[in-house]
Amino acid sequence: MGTTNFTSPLEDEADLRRADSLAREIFTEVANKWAFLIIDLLGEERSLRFSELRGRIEGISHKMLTQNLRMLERNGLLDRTVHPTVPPRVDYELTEPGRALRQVVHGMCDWTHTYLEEIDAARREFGD
Amino acid sequence: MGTTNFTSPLEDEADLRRADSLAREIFTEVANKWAFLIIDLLGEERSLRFSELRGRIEGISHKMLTQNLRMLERNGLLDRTVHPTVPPRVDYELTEPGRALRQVVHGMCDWTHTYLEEIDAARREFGD
DNA sequence: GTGGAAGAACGCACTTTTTCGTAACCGGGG
DNA sequence: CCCCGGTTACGAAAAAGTGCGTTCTTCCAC
Repeated sequence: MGTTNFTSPLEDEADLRRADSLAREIFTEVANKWAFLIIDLLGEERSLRFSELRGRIEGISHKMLTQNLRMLERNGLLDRTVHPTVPPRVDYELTEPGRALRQVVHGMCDWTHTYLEEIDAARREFGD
Repeated sequence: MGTTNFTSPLEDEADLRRADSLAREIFTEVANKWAFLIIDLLGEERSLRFSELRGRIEGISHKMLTQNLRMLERNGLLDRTVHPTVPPRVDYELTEPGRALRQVVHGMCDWTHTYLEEIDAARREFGD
């Protein structure tokens, strides 16, 4: 218990358990359903345009999509390429960190499919 | 585009892209920061009690903690053991599906730490 | 003795904060 | 006026924080 905390400034920046750490902030921002779905989708192809993403992720609003794309771009997880044509065309593709995250996300997708039935069963059982 | 969808009822239940699929619902419910942090923490030890979790995840309110624990329990990702002592003591531990998810979550934690600096750099660069 | 506080893990009601959807607007060439 | 991607404003809905109540023993002061 009493282990005095003499963590270096750098280390505690990276501690997910500290509420105000950078790590927590990033983790929190990225661990969101839409971001995950976008990243998963972008991983499948080299790049996708806005409307393609919108079309493939059922239920996402225009606003949520832009908002999440911006967030992911800001964090350097994807690149946004604007083709100065008219009508405009914007392509999105994962960067290296984005592709690395995509591995994780993909793991989560697999997990979902693997345990889907088990979870569904657990849910039904839970309503005692 | 025109690929007619003749997916079997079982398969489309498992499609993350369908807004109303079971898979999407589970994915959405679980892909949340608190759930991830709880699962990560629970993976490190055999079991933890409510107050231990509360103490180790800085910034979580007792409400959020209960709420997420209940959700995870409902989905069969953790077991809740009430010791009928007084004062009450409740232990939480991961089930098999929970431990499997923990792998994924752990990947995400690693990812965060690995790309922390790169992301931080990208953020600063973004404010042009 | 005995009154009372404390302790763990909540549930609940109330309030504040955020999130999200809707809808309207913008750009410029066809 | 439409195409596409994007921004903004507004308001409804949902999420989350706060604080109080509960439960039942054990422990301590008096």
